[in-house]
Amino acid sequence: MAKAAKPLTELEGTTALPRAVPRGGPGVAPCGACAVRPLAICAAMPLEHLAQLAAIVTSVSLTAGQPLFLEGEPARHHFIVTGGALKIYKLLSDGRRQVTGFVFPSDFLGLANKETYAYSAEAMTRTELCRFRREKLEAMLDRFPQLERRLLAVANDELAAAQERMLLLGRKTAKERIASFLTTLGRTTSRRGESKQVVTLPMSRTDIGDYLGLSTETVSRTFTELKLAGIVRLEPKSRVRILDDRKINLLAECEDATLGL
Amino acid sequence: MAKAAKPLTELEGTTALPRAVPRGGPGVAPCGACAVRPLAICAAMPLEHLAQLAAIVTSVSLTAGQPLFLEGEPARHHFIVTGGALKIYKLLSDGRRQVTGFVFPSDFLGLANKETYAYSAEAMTRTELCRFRREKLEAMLDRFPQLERRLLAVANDELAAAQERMLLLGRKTAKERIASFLTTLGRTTSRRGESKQVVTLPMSRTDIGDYLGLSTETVSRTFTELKLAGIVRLEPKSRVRILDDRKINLLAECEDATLGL
DNA sequence: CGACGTCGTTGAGCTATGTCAAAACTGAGC
DNA sequence: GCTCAGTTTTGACATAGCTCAACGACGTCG
Repeated sequence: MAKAAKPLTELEGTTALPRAVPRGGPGVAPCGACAVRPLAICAAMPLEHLAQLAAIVTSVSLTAGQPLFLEGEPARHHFIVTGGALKIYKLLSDGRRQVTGFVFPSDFLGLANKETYAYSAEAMTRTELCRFRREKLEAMLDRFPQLERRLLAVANDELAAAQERMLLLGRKTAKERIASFLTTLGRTTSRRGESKQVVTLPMSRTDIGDYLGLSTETVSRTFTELKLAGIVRLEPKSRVRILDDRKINLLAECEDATLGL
Repeated sequence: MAKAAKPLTELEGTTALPRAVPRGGPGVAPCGACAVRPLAICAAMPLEHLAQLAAIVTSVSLTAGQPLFLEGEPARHHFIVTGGALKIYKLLSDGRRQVTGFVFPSDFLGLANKETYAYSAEAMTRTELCRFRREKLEAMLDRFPQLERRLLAVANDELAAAQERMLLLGRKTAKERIASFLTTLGRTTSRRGESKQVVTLPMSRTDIGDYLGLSTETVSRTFTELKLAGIVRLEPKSRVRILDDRKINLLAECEDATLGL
C-alpha cells in the first residue's frame, strides 16, 4: 500500500520546493539514446526532430509505493515509462479497488484522462518516466501527425486489451483469470525481449487480485492449484516459470490460445 | 439470439449478389442533412469539405438480430450509427459471452480493431449506419487532422468508460451494477436529448446480464429488488422510470454519484 | 381472438469465491 | 544468523450469485 507519500504532482505543482524528483531537464536525457524509444510512441517521431521532443521532456523517478498522481487531480501531464513498473487503479468510496492496468517500460501513460486523471497511478518498483506537460505534447501532436497516428494506434490497442479484460472480469473463472494473466504478461514481457517461460511479477498478490477481480486468498490458492497441476513453478524473487505452455493457454481461453504459443 | 442471418460483410464482400442492404451510395444520404452529425465525429469535418465524406460513405441498414460483422473477420470497414442500437460482444469457446458495449446513434464503431474485428456486432433493433472502407476513412484522417484529433478524443472517452466498466465488473455487487447501468445509460440517452428519468432498454435481460457479468436471473431479480425499494418503476415497452435519483446514484457509486445528478 | 414461442420472473438448492483468522514464509536490517 | 514486519499461504466457514426448473406475461401470427 501507498506509504502516504505525496503524489508527485503535488510535490511539484506550483510550489517552490526543491525539485527532488526530476532528474534532469531538457537535453539531459537525450531521446536519441533512449533504450525504450524503438517501442514507445517516440519511435514515430522523425529522427531529425527528436530534439524537439527532448526539449519538452522532464525525466522523473519514483520509489516503490510512491504515487505518481491520484484519480481526480487535474491531469497536467502525460508520461512515458522508461524503467520500472506502475499500477493504475480506481477506488470505490468504501475502499474496494480495481487495478485497471499495469504499466511497463515503453508504455504511454495518459490516455483515458480528460480534465482530471481518470485513475490513480503508483510505482510498484523504482520507476523512471519521461514527463510531458499536456499542452506541449499535444502541440507536438499537431506538428507531427505521425505521432498522433501512433497514439491513436496505441489507444486502439488499449481498447482491444480493455475488452479482453472485460471478458475476463465478466465471464472467466478464477483459474482462467490467473492463466490469462500469466500468458498475457508473458507476451508483453517477451515483446521487450525477455523469456516467455519465466514471468516476473513485480506486483503483490493483492494487486493481482484487484487486477483480476479476485481476493488475495483466491489468487494465492489458484497459484497453488496451478502449481500442483504441474502447470507452473513458483520460483524465488516473485518469478513464475511456465512449465506447460499448452495447458496454460488452453486455460486462458484467449482466442489465440489455439495458436499454441 | 441471432437468427442465423449472415453477417453483412459476407453478404457483400466480393460477391455479385444484389446489394439488398445498402440503401444509398455516395450522395444519396448527404452528410449535410444528417441528424446525428453534430454529435458524431463528422462534426469535426470542415463544412466546406463535407462532400468528401459523403463521397466515401455507404448507408446500410440492419434488422433486429442481424449481425453486422463477427469477431475475427477481416476488419474492412468502420461505421457510424445513425439510428437504432447494436451490441458488441466477445465469446469464449464454450459459449460464455461478454457484451463489451452497446452502440447508439452518433457512436463511432470500429475502434479496437486491428487486421480483424476484435468483437462481433449485432443489431438489437432496426439499425441504420454509415459505412466507410477503412483505407478511405483513414486517408480522410490524414487529410483532416481535426478528424483524427476527434477520433483520438473518442478513443480516450471509450478508454475511460472501459476502465469504469472494469471497476464495475471486478468489484461491484449485482445491485450496484444494475444501478450503474441505469444511470450511465440515462446519461448517454440524455446526451441525445431524451429524458433522464425514463430509460429505454432496447436489449434483453440476457444481453444486460452478459454486459454486466451477471446471469439473466440475477438481472431480473435485481430489477425487482430496485422496484420493491421504490427506486425504479418498470414500465411497458422496456422502459424503466427512475423514481429516486439520489438513491440510485448512491448505489451506482460512480464518482459523479455525489453530484446528485 | 386464440395458440404459440420467446422473454422475463420467481423459486430452491448449489458452488465458486469471499471473509476472517491463523500459521508459514520472505526479506531487510542488525 | 536472528528478529521483525509485511506478505503469502492455508484453513474453516459464510454467502452472493449461479443453475436448473417451473411458471407467467406478452407480443405475434394465423
